Amino acid sequence: MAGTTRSSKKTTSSKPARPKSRNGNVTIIDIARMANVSKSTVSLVLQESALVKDETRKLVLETIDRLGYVYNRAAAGLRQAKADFIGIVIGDLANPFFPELAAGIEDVLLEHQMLPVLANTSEDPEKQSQIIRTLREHGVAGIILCPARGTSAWAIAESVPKGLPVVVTMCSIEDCPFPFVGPDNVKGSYQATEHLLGLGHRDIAFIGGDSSYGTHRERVRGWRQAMQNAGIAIDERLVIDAASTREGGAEAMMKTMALRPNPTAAVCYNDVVALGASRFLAEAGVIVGRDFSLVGFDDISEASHAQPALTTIDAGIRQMAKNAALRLLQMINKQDYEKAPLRGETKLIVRASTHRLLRKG
Amino acid sequence: MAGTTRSSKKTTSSKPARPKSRNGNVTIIDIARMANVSKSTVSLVLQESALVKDETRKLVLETIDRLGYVYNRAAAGLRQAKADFIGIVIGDLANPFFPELAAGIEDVLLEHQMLPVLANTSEDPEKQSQIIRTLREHGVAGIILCPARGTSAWAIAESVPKGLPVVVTMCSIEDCPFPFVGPDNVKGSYQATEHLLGLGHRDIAFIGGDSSYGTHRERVRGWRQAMQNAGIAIDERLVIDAASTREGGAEAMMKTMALRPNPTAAVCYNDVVALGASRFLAEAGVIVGRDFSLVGFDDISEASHAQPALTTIDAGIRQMAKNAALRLLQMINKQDYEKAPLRGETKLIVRASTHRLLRKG
DNA sequence: ACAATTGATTGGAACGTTCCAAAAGTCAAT
DNA sequence: ATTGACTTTTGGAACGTTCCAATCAATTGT
Repeated sequence: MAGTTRSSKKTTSSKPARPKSRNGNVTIIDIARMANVSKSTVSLVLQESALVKDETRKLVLETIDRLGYVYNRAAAGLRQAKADFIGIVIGDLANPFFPELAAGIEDVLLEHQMLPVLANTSEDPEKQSQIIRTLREHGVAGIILCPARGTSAWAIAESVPKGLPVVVTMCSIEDCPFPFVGPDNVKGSYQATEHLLGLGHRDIAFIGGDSSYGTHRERVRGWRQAMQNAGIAIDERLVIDAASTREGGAEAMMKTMALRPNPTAAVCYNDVVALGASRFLAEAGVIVGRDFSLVGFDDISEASHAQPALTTIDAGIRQMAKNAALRLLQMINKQDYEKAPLRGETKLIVRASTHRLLRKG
Repeated sequence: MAGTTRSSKKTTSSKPARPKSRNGNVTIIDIARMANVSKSTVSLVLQESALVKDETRKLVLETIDRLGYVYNRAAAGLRQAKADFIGIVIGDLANPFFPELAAGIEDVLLEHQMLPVLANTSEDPEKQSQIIRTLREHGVAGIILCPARGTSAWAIAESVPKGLPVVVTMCSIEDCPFPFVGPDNVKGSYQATEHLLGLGHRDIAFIGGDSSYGTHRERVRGWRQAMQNAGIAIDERLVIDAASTREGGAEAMMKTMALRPNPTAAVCYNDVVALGASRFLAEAGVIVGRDFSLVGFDDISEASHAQPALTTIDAGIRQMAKNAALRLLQMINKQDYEKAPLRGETKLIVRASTHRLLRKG
């Protein structure tokens, strides 16, 4: 019964039931030996097959429990690769936007018995390739990717082997072979700018981020279009680059205030930048929402709690996250899916940080 | 040379160099065949062994590139398990504290060629076990765990197979076999309370969180000790439970204001709660930092940017993260390590949200 | 009594690597 | 030529699983 191995080295100790393999890990074979069944039976039990008799199943499960066996997915994957985890590759955890996005994705994936796993690129394309490669080496089922700044279609194609399902989100990449699900950055930014124009502002800056982010390029484009549509000649100095952090927002706002003619409002690259700018102004004694107007982008939860509450563009993070996850699942299950980019509706949320222009500068 | 397989089914097409295995994946053997070397040689190249001739190496690498081969870590791990990724299991990405912690851990791990991977339990112990199990099944090298609320030592031991290196952080668990690296919650909370007492406050509430979090229990204990040391009888109604979110903070503060005698200050479960409370007060017309004093906990980056800037306890997130990662690495490398809990120094950061008691309630 | 059917179980061959012992190949010295 | 000391290369045996075809046991139909 027990002892199917026919190794003949140095006659091993006569005890046939010896649960430890040299690696120290309990294996399916150890279980089989202890339970006096074949490894195939144990395997069937693990797969919850209906073929095994209840009695046997119980015995096997008990043994598994007793020996503290852990399933070795690597070995299983070798035969039949049905991966069960999905990589969410994001740029910067410090921006609350990403956690919110991740949470939305996780909800959907967990419902489908997939384990979402987050990895942080710190916006470094090189780290990004490394992460993607490692995920791939571990047999990831699919990837949801927020491309790090400066990522080209080429770079992605390079690190993603053919056949691996990938959904690009947040920021589209030109000539990218993967489906895109994300906000309509151009339109959102257009709406933000239009709102300020409607309030009488003419000198409107675009602050924060820089053009190495695809998202930034798109959002600047929206601002540009709105300004042009309003017949305003664009002063390139109004696009003020800075880190997309609170500190960056403050810094950008400082530069903005130094411009002549003095801008009276700003469209911000995102909410975090807007919050930084807002704080800078408050400290400088400028009352945001009266003396200066600010619009953010993303509608992170902090936006509504800020003082003053931030007018912003709701990019529909939650919905977007859901869509991205669903599309990825479709790809994984080889269902048909829309190849066209899926751009979520953006919506202007007016709060307290914008105000009709009082006196013309 | 090529064609070491001795399969004899249905005489396959006579072409010997056919790079595709039925699985669709390019393997080391396909590379070997195309490059006219043995699989062993390819393996050596992959391991950057000095044994192979430069010429051969070049040829192999070219072939690898040409066929788009991806290393199969599962297969490799089957022989020699040296895992390369580490799980960071956290409770709630929405609390900015966790991303900051994760970032600190990532820094250290990346330096040591380990890939950090984040997983989110949403503070659900069941999801937590599932995550740990899956990580384990994938051959994770080690885990840094912020236990979800309600996690018992038993539950952890249950889901963690013997021998897997685990460091528990943030919140210690009684009778837990794993090393703990985290803040000294009791002391920090004591310092916060002491600060308020020193400013003349007597009616000091503790708001936010609830006792299902170990962290909460510890922080309440600190508050309790400080109050008792100051000879103040403790009114249990002063401990006000609420979600540890901004909304929870607001809600808790609302309840706090309804208490008689009216508390004049509060120690908050964490910064997020404090910020929520602060906003609630501002909206109610109470000026924080004059009419009411608030102390937070964690010193998340937002704390210094808030309006008013938040007095809080610096838990040394960054240092803690570093220590946790280092300790885990020690465990993985089987080096000696301190088994004793490593509790970071907490430091009171006085900002604008606390003020000497003006008029005695 | 024997075949046919169904229900449980099983051995062996994959899967794609790494490691080991052994085999070639190269070169210089005897 | 033979030996020895290298440097390179190589088959084959693991590793822990799943799948397939085959076996064994019990039950049914004729």
